[in-house]
Amino acid sequence: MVRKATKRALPEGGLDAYHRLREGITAGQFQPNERLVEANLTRLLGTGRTAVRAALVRLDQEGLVTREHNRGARVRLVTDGEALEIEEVRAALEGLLAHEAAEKATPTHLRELQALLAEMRDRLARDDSVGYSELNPRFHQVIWMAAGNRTAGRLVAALKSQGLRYQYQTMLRPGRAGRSMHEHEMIYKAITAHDADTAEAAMRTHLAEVLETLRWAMAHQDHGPRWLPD
Amino acid sequence: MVRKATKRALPEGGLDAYHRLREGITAGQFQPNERLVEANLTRLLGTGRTAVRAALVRLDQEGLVTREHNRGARVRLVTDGEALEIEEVRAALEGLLAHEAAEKATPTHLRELQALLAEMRDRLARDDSVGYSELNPRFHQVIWMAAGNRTAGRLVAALKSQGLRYQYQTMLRPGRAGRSMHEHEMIYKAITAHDADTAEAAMRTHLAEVLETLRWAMAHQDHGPRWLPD
DNA sequence: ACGATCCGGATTGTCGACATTATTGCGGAT
DNA sequence: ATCCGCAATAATGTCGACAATCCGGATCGT
Repeated sequence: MVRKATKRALPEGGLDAYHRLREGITAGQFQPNERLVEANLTRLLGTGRTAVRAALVRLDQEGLVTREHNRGARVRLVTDGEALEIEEVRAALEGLLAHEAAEKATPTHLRELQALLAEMRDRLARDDSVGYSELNPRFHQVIWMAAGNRTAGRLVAALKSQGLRYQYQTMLRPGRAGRSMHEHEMIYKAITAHDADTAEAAMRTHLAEVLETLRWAMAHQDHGPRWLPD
Repeated sequence: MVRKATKRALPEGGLDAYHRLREGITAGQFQPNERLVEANLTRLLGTGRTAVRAALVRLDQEGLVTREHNRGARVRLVTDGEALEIEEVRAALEGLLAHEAAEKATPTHLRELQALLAEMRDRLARDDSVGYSELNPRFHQVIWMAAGNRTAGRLVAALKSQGLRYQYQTMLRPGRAGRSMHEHEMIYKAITAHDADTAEAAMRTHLAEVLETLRWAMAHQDHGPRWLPD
């Protein structure tokens, strides 16, 4: 049977309710702390309430949504402090991944990294900072692949989607992009040389820089009244 | 309405289906790869199928069970390789936690750690290795509390429950318990001195030792035909 | 004897209906 | 004017029934 067409725009392609809703949240189509009413999602996603329910349970376990008994689900609001926590954990995990990537990277992976770096350099030269920001996660993702540690990869992916709301800010700091570029090149260099310890250290300093930038961004951002949208 | 009494033993106290089933799995009441038939669990847990379903979804997301479409859920079997992966990730995270614990530990936390260490030393002196093994996770847990990083704590807890099946073996290695005791004391010492880097290093070497012991246990264990229980 | 096909039981996935619980708005008493 | 109780509403939690699917063994034809 053909499902009723969705009325609003949420990713439609063969995916199930969980993935579509997840996309919608990480893409920022819902405000933090916004109520996720099952009936509305049913209409939005064009699927039954059962699927919506299952999706909410998964997203809750994943940390993207909070659910209170008899009070429904909301988009989880990650506080500033929590975002820092997340970034610290990410640093530890990505350090491990860089270490293992340096040990196990295949020539194919190295070529991919090199290609990405070249493109990043290109976009940086054109002052295309949003283009640069889009390439950034792909660079890291190739490292996860090269490390071949699915456990760590899953966790990092989950963390990244949680802290996503904060990450777009980090490139706005003057001069940050250039230093970020250099840090990525150091990481690449160590991985190519199969120097695991150096790679881990480079990744850690890179993410320590990101963390520092995050702190800066938080200090400089609008701390006006965070009303709680309904 | 009074629920039908459970026929078998699964933890009953005020907890919901999810926690009870989780306990049952981590306690080893189900074989790895054993099928988890919803109807059976309904009887076992004395709750409706809806709750069982939600519990399975959560446990799937958590990595304790796997679900295949139209084929139900099974207790997830973690392979040897995966167990090593898990342990590596745990080492990275617990290293971070030890670091932060050294920075933020309150006198109360330090007293708790000291008390636990004393008890561990005691049980070790009586060759009570199972008693020692029970105290071990509590020591680590206090460190998580002291670190105050809920994100990392959650992840480590999830990982621990996944790799649980392998951990009981690690104390069987001759002389392992004694060295483990010493490593714990080094960790405690660094945390008490609020020396974050040393604490992290001590925790890492501790878990590297555990990892090595795990490899040893895997090499020496029965590698007979792992039939797949139904 | 052997392979493909076809049921039948068992199990999961989905839907709709109903009970339960929070929340909101209103009215009246102080 | 403010506060309390109370009903109306909206949303969630739960259950039972039915449809869809998978797996096993039996059946049929060659």
